[in-house]
Amino acid sequence: MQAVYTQLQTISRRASARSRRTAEPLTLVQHTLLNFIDGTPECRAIDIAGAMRLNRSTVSRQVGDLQAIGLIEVGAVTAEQTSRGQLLTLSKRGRELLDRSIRANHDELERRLSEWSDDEIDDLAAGLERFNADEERSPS
Amino acid sequence: MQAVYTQLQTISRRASARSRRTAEPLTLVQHTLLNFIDGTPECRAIDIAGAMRLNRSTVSRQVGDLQAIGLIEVGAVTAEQTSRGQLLTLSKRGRELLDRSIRANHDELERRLSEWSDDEIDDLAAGLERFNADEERSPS
DNA sequence: ACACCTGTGTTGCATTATGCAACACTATGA
DNA sequence: TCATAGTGTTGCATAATGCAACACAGGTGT
Repeated sequence: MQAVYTQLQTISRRASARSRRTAEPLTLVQHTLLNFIDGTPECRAIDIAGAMRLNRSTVSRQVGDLQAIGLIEVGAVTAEQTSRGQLLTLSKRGRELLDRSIRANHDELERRLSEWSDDEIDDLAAGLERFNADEERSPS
Repeated sequence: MQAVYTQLQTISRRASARSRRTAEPLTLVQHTLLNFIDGTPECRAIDIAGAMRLNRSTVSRQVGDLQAIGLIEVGAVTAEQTSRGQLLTLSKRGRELLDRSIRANHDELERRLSEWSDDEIDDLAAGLERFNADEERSPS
């Protein structure tokens, strides 16, 4: 059981080390944000903060940067219900870079998992999903 | 397969978020360092840097801090072959805190995995180990 | 013996991601 | 209309990190 902890720790450590050295097309943070915005309809900054357990201010700055380099649009959309907060959407360029970044990660993963069978991959994914779901129940 | 990536990303993100808010008995970084030193005979700073993919300077500072608060000893041991670098060892207090920290994580994990069978846990651990082992082959 | 190279650690400086607290703005409800 | 709650922004501080320059110790080659 301790093994689970150790291995996850190693994964996290290496992931951040890698993301520090390289910047694919996108920073890890940028990738994560764009991905979240893309997958969340009516996404506002505060939603990101909640989901990623970050401070509002942090998200505000990251979002500001993404907007500054033209990867997202703030307050765009039809915004029927302008109330409460500004809606975030990917710009064309944002989508483009996100896609490229996803593809890069995909390729990288594919190399790492090249010797795995589909079932083995599914099993790992299922285990990880369950692990994360468990956390959502107990706040930790 | 993309699921594996997403789930791992979530795990990493949450782990760092958690470690930011809490400081068990030890910081995540401190815990990781002490744990590595503990598990590595004749451990030198440069070994840590290599294993964790960190810069020498970063390790130097972290080690300096740990020494300053009395959790490790630098250059101690019998050091038959004093050459090349200073050997790091846990101090009594270091071991104590590391043990406590390990126990805290252990408890936390136990809560999260309380509904898992031993086999399921073993499977997950095995999958993660394999995943990490794969990375060691392809540098990434 | 002396000059030189290599491996290790340290330090100055910069950067990134982050949190907290104070503030600004905007609806919404009483 | 005014108070309140929800969002976002900004000033300030901190932790972890990298890079480059430097310091130092041990071997090597001549």
